[in-house]
Amino acid sequence: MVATLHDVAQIAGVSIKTVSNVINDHPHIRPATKQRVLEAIAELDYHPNLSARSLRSGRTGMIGLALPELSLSYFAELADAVIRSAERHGVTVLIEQTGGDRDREIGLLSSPRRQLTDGLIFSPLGLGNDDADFLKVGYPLVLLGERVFGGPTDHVTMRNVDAARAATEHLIRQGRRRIAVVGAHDGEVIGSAGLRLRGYREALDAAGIPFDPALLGFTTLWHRSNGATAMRELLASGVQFDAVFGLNDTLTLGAMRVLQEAGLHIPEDVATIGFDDLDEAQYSLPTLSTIDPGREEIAETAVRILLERINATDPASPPREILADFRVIERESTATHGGAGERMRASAAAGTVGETGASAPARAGVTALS
Amino acid sequence: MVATLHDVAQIAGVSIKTVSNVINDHPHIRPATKQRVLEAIAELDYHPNLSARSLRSGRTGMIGLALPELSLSYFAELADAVIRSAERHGVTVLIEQTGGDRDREIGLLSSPRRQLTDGLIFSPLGLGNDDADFLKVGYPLVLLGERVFGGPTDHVTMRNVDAARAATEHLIRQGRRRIAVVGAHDGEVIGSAGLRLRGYREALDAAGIPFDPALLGFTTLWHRSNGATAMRELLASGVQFDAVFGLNDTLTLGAMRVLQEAGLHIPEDVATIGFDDLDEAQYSLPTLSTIDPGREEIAETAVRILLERINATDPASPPREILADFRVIERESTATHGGAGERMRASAAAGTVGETGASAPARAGVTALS
DNA sequence: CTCGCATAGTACAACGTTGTATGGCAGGCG
DNA sequence: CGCCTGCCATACAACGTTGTACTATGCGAG
Repeated sequence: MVATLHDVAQIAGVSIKTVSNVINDHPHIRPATKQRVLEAIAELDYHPNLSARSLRSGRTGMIGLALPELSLSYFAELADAVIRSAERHGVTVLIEQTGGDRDREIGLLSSPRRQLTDGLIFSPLGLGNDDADFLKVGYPLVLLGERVFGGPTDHVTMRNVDAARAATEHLIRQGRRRIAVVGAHDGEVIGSAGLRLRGYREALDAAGIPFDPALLGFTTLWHRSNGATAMRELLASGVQFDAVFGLNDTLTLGAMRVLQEAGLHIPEDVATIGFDDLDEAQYSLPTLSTIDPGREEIAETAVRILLERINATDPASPPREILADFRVIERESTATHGGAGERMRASAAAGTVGETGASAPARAGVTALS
Repeated sequence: MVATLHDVAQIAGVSIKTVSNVINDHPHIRPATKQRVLEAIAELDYHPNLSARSLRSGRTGMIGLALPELSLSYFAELADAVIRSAERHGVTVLIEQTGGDRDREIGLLSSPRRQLTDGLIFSPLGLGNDDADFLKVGYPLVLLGERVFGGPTDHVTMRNVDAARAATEHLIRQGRRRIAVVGAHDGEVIGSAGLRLRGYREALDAAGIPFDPALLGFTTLWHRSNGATAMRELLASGVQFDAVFGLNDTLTLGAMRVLQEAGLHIPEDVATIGFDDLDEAQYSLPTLSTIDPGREEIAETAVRILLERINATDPASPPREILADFRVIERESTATHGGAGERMRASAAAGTVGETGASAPARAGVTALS
């Protein structure tokens, strides 16, 4: 049988409330008493009953993490980071998979399971900006991603426009002028695709390179296969290009296979850069240049401000919009000057991992916009 | 304010216990009473308080899933499957990451968090067969993986030996005689590497092919980079081979990059087959033949028998060892007769996914060994 | 000496639920 | 008519914890 406060109190010869006070570090406890209680706790290997505690206190010590699907690498790595960060803060994470389905996302916001968590970190995929009202919920909520802006909750996301511009500028600096895009969504203004495409266009404008719609490869989903398909269509269209900006790593890796299948060399014929800095991008052949969108930092920040909301005593302060820092990570797929092949082979032979070139300096730190 | 049984009882004009009885489908309730109660519940949008319920009942409705790391694709896909399966059974999954660290794995078995769950599905990586005693815990536990056999708990795993033999036989049927292995662990007897290597040797023996230790590529970790390194070493050693059996998909994909980098064609020069059937294996170039180890079935079975234990009224029945079904999935990386390239391109061009050839029939269904 | 105050500890109730025991009220049987 | 049985519903206690209110003691100041 597992020990309770009552058992501890009996052994220590005090009331159960005193034991509770010791556990919760209340003031006004004689050191000798405290000592006896702690010994009794150790003797019985007592651990507080979490159900009773949360019934009494209204707190569960868990936070929810709602995301589309763990089998998408980006979200698996995000979940990993959130769990580790939550652990550092002493809370537990309950993961919910939505499948990116709008109805499930909405349902989950008022699911009875919300009782099990003190707050929610929510990365929607099906929700749109018009659905912002659904986010008015009675518990702390931190939004991730690019589906909803200006909602009623704290929002942690990445500098999509700036980062995409930096990625494009990086290609331009390597002398590339005809930069194809893989993963565009037609007509989208917000959402990852819309924002990243905007950054791409800003970079072109700044460099005086005309925007050519023929260079856009469209695809709704962002799986590896979609990147491959979009690239095949680009190749079939006959449009000329010397670089590819894939709107995420998975797409880009799919596109790279098709390029290589077609006999093109990366980076000599076509340089490629992705977005997300998946673990996988360090191991592809060639290794993939990409944007580190600050996933670790997003996870850490989301957990931190969620816990701030949970622990806040004063009533609601206005929602915050927080943008993570990003970095351009230069690897073999955009290596510049001759010898790229050499370098590739050398680094590969050593079994090393990682960043061939220097990273561009970060463009901005974490900043609260409001 | 959120409604309680008390509020519902007041509106329906009954006692709170009657409301509780309605919710829990107790017998002996007049239809008219039930009707009134249900209406009151609907009116107040009442949901039972889960903390109170679990305090009272000792059940949480959650199960734990302990695994090394979500950012390893195999475990991300496993977690996905477990969560979906648990959902079908009406329970929630709490994921714990161990990092594959033995001490953390041991600690987790007696962590206070175990209170939050009614049982645990545990996939250890650091634990060894000598640690079986740690698995004697006071709650339902289902073990996954190949680290511990003959322990005191139910165990769900895959037919590593049979599946590895089938994979090797598949290569032999294609006329391959010099089959390299990537991912071997020196001297390991149990564990995924040890078992799969045994299957490999059984297949060789059965076909009368001598075992050549020079064909073994060793690597402790099973990341993509390790597969690449092991393959580089094999190539450097000058040993001749016409096929590669990678002990998991990630390793195999790493090895394939190195083969292609060396100018070898897959499957013409070297056929490759992996193990795990990761989503990624459907999208590689060429698509990767592999073993479907029955991950979905393992997840489903683990959840099911864990819930059986949780709901069991009778005292402990003896531990069960359950082996999932497997399938050989034949894709481009082991396509036989000329035209493989054609087929590859065709399937690729159509943007299709999946299994180029027919799957071998399953070797065995889910079976309880004891 | 009494008052006020800080310290140290306790008793009780409450969080919301469910198991157990119990109470009426029919109807059927001796 | 009294008793038992089955049906329906209720009251009460309990799960283990913590907040509130309270008592008791010691100590310095008025």
